[in-house]
Amino acid sequence: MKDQVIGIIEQSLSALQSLGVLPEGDMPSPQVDHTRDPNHGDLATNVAMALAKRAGMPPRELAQALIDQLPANPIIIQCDIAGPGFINFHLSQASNFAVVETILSAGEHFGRSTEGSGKRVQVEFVSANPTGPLHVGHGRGAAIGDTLCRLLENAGWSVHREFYYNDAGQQITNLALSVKARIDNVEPSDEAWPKDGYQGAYIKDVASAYLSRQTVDAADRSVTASGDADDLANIQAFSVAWLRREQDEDLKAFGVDFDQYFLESSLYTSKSVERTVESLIANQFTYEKDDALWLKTTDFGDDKDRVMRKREGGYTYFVPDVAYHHNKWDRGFERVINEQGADHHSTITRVRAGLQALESGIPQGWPEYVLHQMVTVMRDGDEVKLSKRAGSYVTLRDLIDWVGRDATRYFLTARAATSQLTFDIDLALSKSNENPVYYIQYAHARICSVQRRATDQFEQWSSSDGVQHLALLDQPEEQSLALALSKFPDVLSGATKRLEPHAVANYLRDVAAEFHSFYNAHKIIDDNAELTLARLSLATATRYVIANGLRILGVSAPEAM
RNA sequence: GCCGUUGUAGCUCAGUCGGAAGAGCGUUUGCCUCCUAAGCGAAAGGUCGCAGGUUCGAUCCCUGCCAGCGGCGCCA
Repeated sequence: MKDQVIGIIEQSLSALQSLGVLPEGDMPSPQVDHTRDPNHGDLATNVAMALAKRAGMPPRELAQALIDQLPANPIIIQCDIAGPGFINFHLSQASNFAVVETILSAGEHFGRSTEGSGKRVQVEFVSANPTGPLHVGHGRGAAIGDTLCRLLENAGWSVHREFYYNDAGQQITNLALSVKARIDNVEPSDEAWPKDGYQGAYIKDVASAYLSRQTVDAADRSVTASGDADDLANIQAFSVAWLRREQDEDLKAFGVDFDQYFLESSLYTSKSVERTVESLIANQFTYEKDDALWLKTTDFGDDKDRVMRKREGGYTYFVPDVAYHHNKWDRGFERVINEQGADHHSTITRVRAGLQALESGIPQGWPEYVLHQMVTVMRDGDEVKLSKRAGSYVTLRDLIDWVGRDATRYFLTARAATSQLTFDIDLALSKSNENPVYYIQYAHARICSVQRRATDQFEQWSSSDGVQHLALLDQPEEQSLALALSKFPDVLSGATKRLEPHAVANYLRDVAAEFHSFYNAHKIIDDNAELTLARLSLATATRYVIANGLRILGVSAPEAM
């Protein structure tokens, strides 16, 4: 509808050009917005103010000239000039409800686009090392990352979900040593407890599973424990598999699935790290200093150069990161997006610098990043900091156990990634309109309930039966709801374009509010059969929008509550 | 000190291309004989952190400052 109005305005603008009121040349596409205040009509444009200077006349005068040249059309029934020069459009009744028919014919496809046209995008997220259960920060990453993937899929992209982790290195050694300590009945308070050991309760579980020679099957590996308390290599391999499996179970419970698990160690066995370092040296972006090898990241905007190879010989962490991202580039993805905690912010400059220094034709701002801020968990007005299982942090599993998958996913997605998030357990558990998850799901369930009742009453009806009677809808609550529904495609494309999944969560709350207001003000099932069918069409269209939106958030749409 | 991010109603937070200040909760308060009250309505509540700049117009863009958070290692 907006596009049609834009087209009409453009016709008027070119008419003004031929009349010499406006100079010849390209005009910017007019900006048309939905109004917030119903007194301002349905749509409004600022075009008269924007072009006032070029026309050399006051905005309100230009607005009148523009209105005078509007071509005849069935959509706009009234135009007003308001304020400094806004033009407010009042649209015909029929145009407001045209969206209902569009939704009903598209059904669960309403909101989809082909923008991505099957191009491949790789999204890396979570990427937790297998040294403990996933914490709430990983949960936020999982919720945002997966919802981004669903948004991109919805927009026609072919999405590859990837999880990167390190199964070697110091952290993993510490993990193995911690498990071995538990195998040997050493306590964290003992002197023999490994320095930087992991103290969470889960380490004991790993140890006892190891001793009972279990086999663990994770998504990307399977390891059988020998039970040999002195076989540190086996302890390590088993521990990694055990924790990967636990993470898999948490992610599965969260509705998150990966196409690929990428091992940092594979970059060494494939010689990718070696080749990366050789290229950087060959391209003369490195130098030796203090017995270490440095990368001139300052050539690419970093505030100081970074060590690549340490004095004792090993590489610093960002070297395999650069190799990994070069590998992504080689795999030919159209886009690569990394979702990670903002505490890893400083790696962005380094990774991008390393990629530039490889001189492989990688664009400067590549890859894209979505960073999320920290999560604080509150319960009974106090911050929750500990969990029994992990010790020093609250786990994703804790949240799912406390408030369920739907609420966890919704709350972790509903805030802008750039904002710090307070996860209020009491709010997520409350079953009232202060809890947006229930509020939205309840709207969906209510519609389903009305549909069941309608079936009882009409025996046979189809949501499309009401389409021919949409003209009977003339109540403000009905218009307001239809307007909200019509925004869905724009909300999705905006959220996809800006990589901001929270927009979907907020939008659904608005739609649910519009529906509840409508529901409360008017009986859907009325004595008037035609009006009933029209309202059922509107309600069914609402159901599609809510269900399609919740699907993108990974939240269920219950038919009854 | 440097980098990033945040600062909007009492609280938690939206606010897209610069265009007419928003939601929920909380407070005061009205609505179930009626399709699910897990719901709806009304009232009150604002110096959009501060100061400049650009602009016809700034919560939005730019500069500086203040405050919170995160990062600043030859840890990952």
